[in-house]
Formats: sequence, structure tokens, C-alpha cells
Amino acid sequence: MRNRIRIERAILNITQADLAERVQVSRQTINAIEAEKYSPSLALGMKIARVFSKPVEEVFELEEGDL
Amino acid sequence: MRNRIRIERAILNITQADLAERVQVSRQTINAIEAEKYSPSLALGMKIARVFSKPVEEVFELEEGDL
DNA sequence: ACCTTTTGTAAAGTTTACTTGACATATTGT
DNA sequence: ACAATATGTCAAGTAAACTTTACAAAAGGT
Repeated sequence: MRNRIRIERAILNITQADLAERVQVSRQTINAIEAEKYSPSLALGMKIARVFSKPVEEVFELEEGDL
Repeated sequence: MRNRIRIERAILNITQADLAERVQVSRQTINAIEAEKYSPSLALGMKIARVFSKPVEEVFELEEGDL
């Protein structure tokens, strides 16, 4: 699962900790997702996309081998 | 997390087993998600939405208390 | 009524998301 | 250079998604 979190964060100029707080998860969780260590749950993915005012599909992209 | 899987399935006229096969999970997983026993992973949610040719947000809806 | 297909559900196990706490390494501002 | 903020990462634990097997119940067709 690829994602554009770092870019969208840069556009909004918010830190990983800021995003974590806005979607109610730990900073490490945002860091791990951004680094593509694992994929978020659907709920978290939708919340993150919502922070960026973008549909899920514009923030996250399926790759071969997901799920 | 609410979802419209049963409705979208009815529109396509496919069974839970059909959908399960198309997104490569077990039939029980589809059944549990459809019955809202738990939410899918982001990858699975995206694959399901893709089967229905709809954006994730038109198939799944966040509720208070997710995640 | 009967048979077939579809759906519901349960138990037990594996894998993965997410947590907290802690510390090391950038990066940024003055 | 120094201090403060931001990011990376690790370890150990909890919670939740997903699996397989199995069976019961409901729905549909003839």
C-alpha cells in the first residue's frame, strides 16, 4: 500500500504528531504508516484522507500483493 | 463503520462467496464485514469498493467512535 | 415437500494494527 | 554552536482482522 501522507502533510504544514492527534492515534502509528511499514485500518485511512480533504483513493494506492 | 455491501452486491447480483473470491478473502470475512462485526483493512475496503466501481466513501461510512 | 444454494455463526489459531515508553538521530531556528 | 522540535526506530504488549473447519438456518427453485 503506497500513500501520499508526507506530501499532504507538507501541504497542510503539519507534523506527524499533529496528524496523529487529529486522527486520534499515536505518533508512532502515523510514522509507521507514512514509512509504509504497515497499512492503516479502513477507519484510520478514511480519517487521514478526511484531514487532507481528499478521497481515500487520492491518498492511498493499492499495489500488487495487497492485502 | 457502516457499509452498503449488501446493497451493492444486490445490484451486481453476486453472492458473498463471489465477492469473497473476487477480493481474495474467505466468505466468512465478507459475511462478518457485511454484518458489521468488524471493519475491513484499508486494502480490503479499497478492493471491495473497486468491485462495486465506487469510491471507498460511497461504500463505507465512518461513524462516531471509529476507530 | 425436497434439494440446492446462500447466509449466519462459532471456536481456535495466526497475523497485523496499534499502544506505550524510551532513546537516537535529524532538522530547524536563533 | 546551541537548544528545541521533529522524525526514526525498537521492544514488548494488547486488540482486532482474517483464516480454517464445521455445522445450522434460511431462502429459492422445481
